[in-house]
Formats: sequence, structure tokens, C-alpha cells
Amino acid sequence: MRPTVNDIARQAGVSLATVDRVLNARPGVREKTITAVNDAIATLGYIRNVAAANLARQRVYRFLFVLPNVQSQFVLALQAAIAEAARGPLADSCEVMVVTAPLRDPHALVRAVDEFRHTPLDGCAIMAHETPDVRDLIIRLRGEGTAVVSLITDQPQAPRDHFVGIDNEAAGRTAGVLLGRFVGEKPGKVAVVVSSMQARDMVERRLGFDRVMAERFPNLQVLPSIEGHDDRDLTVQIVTASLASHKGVVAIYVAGAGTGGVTEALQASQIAGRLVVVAHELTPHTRAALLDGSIDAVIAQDVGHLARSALRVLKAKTDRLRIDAGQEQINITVLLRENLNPHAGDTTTVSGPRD
Amino acid sequence: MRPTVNDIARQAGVSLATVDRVLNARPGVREKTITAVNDAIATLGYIRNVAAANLARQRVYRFLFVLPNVQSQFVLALQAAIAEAARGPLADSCEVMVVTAPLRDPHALVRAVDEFRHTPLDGCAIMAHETPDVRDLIIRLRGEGTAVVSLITDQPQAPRDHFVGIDNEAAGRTAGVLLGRFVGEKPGKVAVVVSSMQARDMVERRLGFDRVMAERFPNLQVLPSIEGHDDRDLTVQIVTASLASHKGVVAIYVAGAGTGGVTEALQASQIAGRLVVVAHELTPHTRAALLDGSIDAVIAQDVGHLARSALRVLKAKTDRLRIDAGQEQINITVLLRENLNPHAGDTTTVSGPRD
DNA sequence: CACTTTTTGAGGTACGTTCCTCAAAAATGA
DNA sequence: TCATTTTTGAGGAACGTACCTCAAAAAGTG
Repeated sequence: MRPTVNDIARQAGVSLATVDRVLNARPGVREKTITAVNDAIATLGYIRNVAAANLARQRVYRFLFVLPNVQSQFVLALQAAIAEAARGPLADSCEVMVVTAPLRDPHALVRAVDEFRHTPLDGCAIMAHETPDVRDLIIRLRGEGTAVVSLITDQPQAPRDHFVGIDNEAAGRTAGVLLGRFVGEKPGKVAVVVSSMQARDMVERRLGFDRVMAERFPNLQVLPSIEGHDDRDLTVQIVTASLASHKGVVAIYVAGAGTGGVTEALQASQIAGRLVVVAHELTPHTRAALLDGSIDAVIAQDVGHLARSALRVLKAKTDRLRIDAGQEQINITVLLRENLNPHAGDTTTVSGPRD
Repeated sequence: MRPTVNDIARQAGVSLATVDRVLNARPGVREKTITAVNDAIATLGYIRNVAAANLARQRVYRFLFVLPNVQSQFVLALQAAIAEAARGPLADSCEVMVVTAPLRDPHALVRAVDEFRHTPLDGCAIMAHETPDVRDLIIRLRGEGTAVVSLITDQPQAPRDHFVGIDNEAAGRTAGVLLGRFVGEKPGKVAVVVSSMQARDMVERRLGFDRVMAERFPNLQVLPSIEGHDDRDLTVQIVTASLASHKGVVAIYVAGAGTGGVTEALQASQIAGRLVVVAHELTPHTRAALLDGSIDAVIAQDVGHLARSALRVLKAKTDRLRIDAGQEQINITVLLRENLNPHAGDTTTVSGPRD
């Protein structure tokens, strides 16, 4: 049987009330007594029964997810996954709110979050570009005792508690190896399409990709990034232009959103299927493209896992509990036509294929 | 606020005691009253507060994991992951036991499990070959009200509640595509090493692999399976013999345990690094081999996720709750040298790299 | 020393559920 | 209709924790 508060009271030679004061950091306890209680906790190996505690205090965690309001299938899928996680057992006694804000306007993002800060937030998960405004927001939130995690794109300069997302440099490296080995020995050029070089995840992917290409595939020449800015028409246009001006392109790495635009451009250029294409994120688009062969591999992160992990981490940070690094590590999934899960939803109500 | 038992008592126009009798399937309630209570539950959308229930009843779930007693690094890692999960918050109010039994002796396995059945088990996770004895054991366990999940290898002929593991055919297909594309256009032979064709997971992997090879890589000729029976020396010996007798082997697919033996044989044959090698499971061996280039890709399943998933599913089945398919889907992870997580443990105390 | 302030103890109620007892009410059978 | 059986109600205690009050004890101050 696990020790209870009564056991540590007895062990420490104090009353239940005092133990409670120490456990919940209430004032009016001598330093000496605090030490005695903590010693008792240590010797008995007491672990607070979180279920009983939450039952007693009728706690409701207030969590806010901040997402960009771009019309990307990945963000929609992520939003759906958050909604689903919020209905699951993980979100017991949690109020989960979602707000979307324009990617290019940090002020609007800060204002949007402020709307929710009238009642203090317990936790906040932010997917946004790394800008001074966002950094200040995170500092402010942390100052108010709000746990903060960065989502998808890290904010290493800001004092966030945790980053929920993949190692984007490793993802870029993985994309590079697959692309390089799929191309084979033949020489050629590689086009790289990103959503925006302002996004840290894009920069990191590109970095990892370039490193691998330089080290292991000297036969391939990587072209400068094409920025699609999450705009399909723009992407089609500039990819088409790029393919027209550069002869000898044998592969394309789509490091960011806009796979739809890229495949459209390829089809228009009559070279779909003749190029090696590696893209990111499993969406209805990339799924269909994998199946029809216009994409060779997809590097994905599971939105279901992202949502659940963010929730778990925010909860743990709020309760000052340690997190299980293994469980919270978001893995880089390599998807080929052959290991696509046929049951997984093609709609936006994606039930994440794994966790 | 979520409705409580008191709310449904009021709604159904009965007392709390009656609601409790219905909820816990206690006798002495008229059919009519049961219906009334269930209607109230449905209209209010009542969900039992599992935390409070477990607190009240001081429930301890008794779970047993049955693993083969082979000296494989993967099984050791899995065992460590189970032990770790058993210490985590998921195992609150769980007694997690592990027993190992010889793979080739189903009777011994059944006897080993029987040792634990004196006190009834709430759940049992079984990793074993698919044999009539194991099937009968599962039937018996289910008959006693024990939830059963098959682990790693499915037991589709037995009435297990769930399978915790990857889609092995898809894993075989994935291995096939990677191997085929890494080899490129050149013709040659492919050796396949399995632990035993008695193991269903091996058969499924082989099936998926063969399908992809036949469909997409006519330049490659797949040789009959070499069975290593989880024995390193035997594996070295027969792999060496096979490589000697078959000229023109350009790739090896290690579908089962014994990667150590295979790489040793390759080194002895002086062809390490010149063949494309795809193996399964991330272990100290495969990790080192990926890093030094003697293996090109590893298809892995995360032992941490396997352990946590088994625990979650057994708990949910015991409480007759539904499970989150997305969270319990174990994904096929493709590991290349470039996306190996440098922090992940090289020891057996693997903290699973993902969930 | 008396006095104030700080620290501690004892006790209670609550959270949502389980499980128990005992009595009252309702349904059933003769 | 009365006796018997079945069903229901009312109430309480417990699980481990949080949070409250009030009084008592200890520590610090002059």
C-alpha cells in the first residue's frame, strides 16, 4: 500500500494539518518543520495521489491552444486532434480552448491570447513564428504562473517549459537520405519548397537536409528555397517557374505546407512521377499523392500524439510533476505508400494514426 | 460540471442506492427500474468518474505480462519498458507482474501463467507463438473474466480483446520498399533471415516483403528464409554458408532477431557495408550497426509505447471502457542513421524514444 | 516576566464513488 | 386479504486529499 498523508504525519511527528501546509506550500510553518516533513516524505517515498487531490479540490485546468489561422490541412488536422483529445480521458477536469491568429501579425496573436487571460490560464500551447512579441508573451505568461509549451515550431529563445514537436533538423536529414537514396547515383538538381524561411521549423529542416546532401550526395545540387507562403496558387506559379528555369531537376523536397500546389505544378509540367518527391505531414493531399505515386515519401508527425502530449505536459507542468521523456518524444514517422494505414481518416477528423 | 450519480438518481426518480445497484450490476432491481436508470444515464450523458471509483473501492488491477525467455535484446528492452511503465502514473493502482516462459514449450508457458491464476488476474498480455495451448489458455482466461491482449505477435484465432503491436505485413512491405529502392536498378539476390517461421509476425513480415519485391522490384530475386532461431552462433553459421553458396547477394532483410549474428557473418565475409541491409527493432546492436553503416535502415516499434499501450488497454478492457484507437495504434518507425535519437539509451534501460 | 506573534494541532466538511445495513414500501402468491 | 418475497430508500462509513476554523502550544520580544 502506498503511504498517505497520514503516514507522513505520523513519521514526521506532526499533525495532518501541518503536512498539508507543507505539501501545498501554505505559509506559517517553520523551516525546521518543513524539513522534517520533507524527510518523512523522502524516507517513506510518498507520492501524492493526484486523482484524490483533483477530486478534493475540484480543479479545472484552463488550457489555451494558439494556432495559426492558415488554411493548411495540417493545421486543420491538428485542430481536430486537439478537439478529440479534449474529449478524451486525458482532458478530465480540463477546459481546453483553441484560438487562431494570423501567422504574419504577432500583435494580433498577442491580442487574441489576451482575450483569454482575464481568468488566469493554467497552461498555453503556442504554435507561432519566433518573434519578439511572441517571446514577450511567453515571458508574461510564465510570469503569471502559466505553463507554456511551444508546439510544432520551437521557441528556444523564450522561457517555454517544453517543446512539443519533432526534431526538425533530424526530419530534414531523414528527408535528405530518403530523397538521395531514392534518386540513386545519377546527377541532378534538387528543388526545395518551404512555406516561409521565417518559420524556425523550416529553417531547421532545410539545414538538416542541406547537411546530408552535402555529406552524402555530391551528385545532387540543391537549389535555393522556394517560399510558398502557404498560398496554393503562388506555390503552383513559382514552382512551375522554377522547374522551367532549372533544367535537370531530379527531385523536390517539400519541407513545408503547399504540397497541393507542388503536385499541381508537377502535373502541369508533365513530369509528375518522374521526379523523386519527399514531403512533410500526412494530410488528405499527401496521402492521395503517396497512393498515386506522385510523392515517394512523407515525413510526418502524428497530430494525435502532438495534441495528447501537449495536454499531458501542460498538466504535469501545472502540477509540477516530472514528465516521461519517452512518452512525450514526438517521433519522426516515415510514410511510404506501403505503410500507409488504410483505415486512417481521410477527412479532417483525423484520428491520429499513432501515439 | 459533469453529472454525478446523484444527478442520475434525481433524473430517474430513484434513490442513490438503486443507481449504484444498476451501475455495478448488483441484483435485486426490477428490469423496469434498470431501464429508467439507464435512460437517465443516457439523457444526462453520465460518465463514471473512474478516479473516484477506484479511490472508493481501493481497486488494485492485477496484470500479468508473459514474455519469451529468449536472450534477445529486443525482449530485454521490452521487459525494461514494462518495468518502467509499471512505475509510471499509468500504473496507478496496478500490480504489474512479468513472467517469462520458453518459446518452444507452450505447456511450460501455460504452467507459468497458472502460477499467477490462484488470485484471479484482471488482465494478461501475452507474447507467444500461436499454438493450440496458448489459444486454450486465452479462452480460459477470458472465461474467468481476465482481459487478454496479444503482444508483438497477434493471436487472431484466439478471443483476445486486442492486439498490441505493429501491422507486420506493412512492416515487411516497408522494409521491402526501402531495401529495393536503396539497391537501385541493379539485379541480384536478396537473403532473408528470420528467427523462426513458427512465429506469426515473421510470416507476416515475410509475406509483405515478398509482395513488394514481386510487384516493384523484378530485378531482385528473394531467396528462401534462413531461420536463426534466436541463436547467435547458429545465425552466423548459416548466414555465412548461405552467402557462400549464393553468389550475387546484394541485400539482406533481417526480419527477426539475430541482427548481431548477421552483421558478424557479414564482417567475416568481408562484404559488410557493400550490401544493403534492412533489419528490425532498435537495440544496442542495430543502433551501433546503423551508426557504422553496416545496416542501412531499421524498422522498429517503440517498446515504451508497447508497454504503455498494453497497460492502458488492459485497464480500459477491465473497466469496460472504450479505447482510443489512435493512441493505441503502434506505429512502424523507420530509422536511418540520420534520424537516430542520440540521447536514447543504449543500455537495456531504454526509455522508449516515442509514444 | 508578561505579552505578542508565530506555529501547530484537532476537528470538521467536501469531492464522487463503493459498499454496507436496516427498514419501509411495493409486488407477488395463496 | 394476509403473508411472503422482492424491490427500494435512507443513511452511513470509507478511500486520499484539500481547505477551512478555532484553539492551544511554542517561540520570540520587551
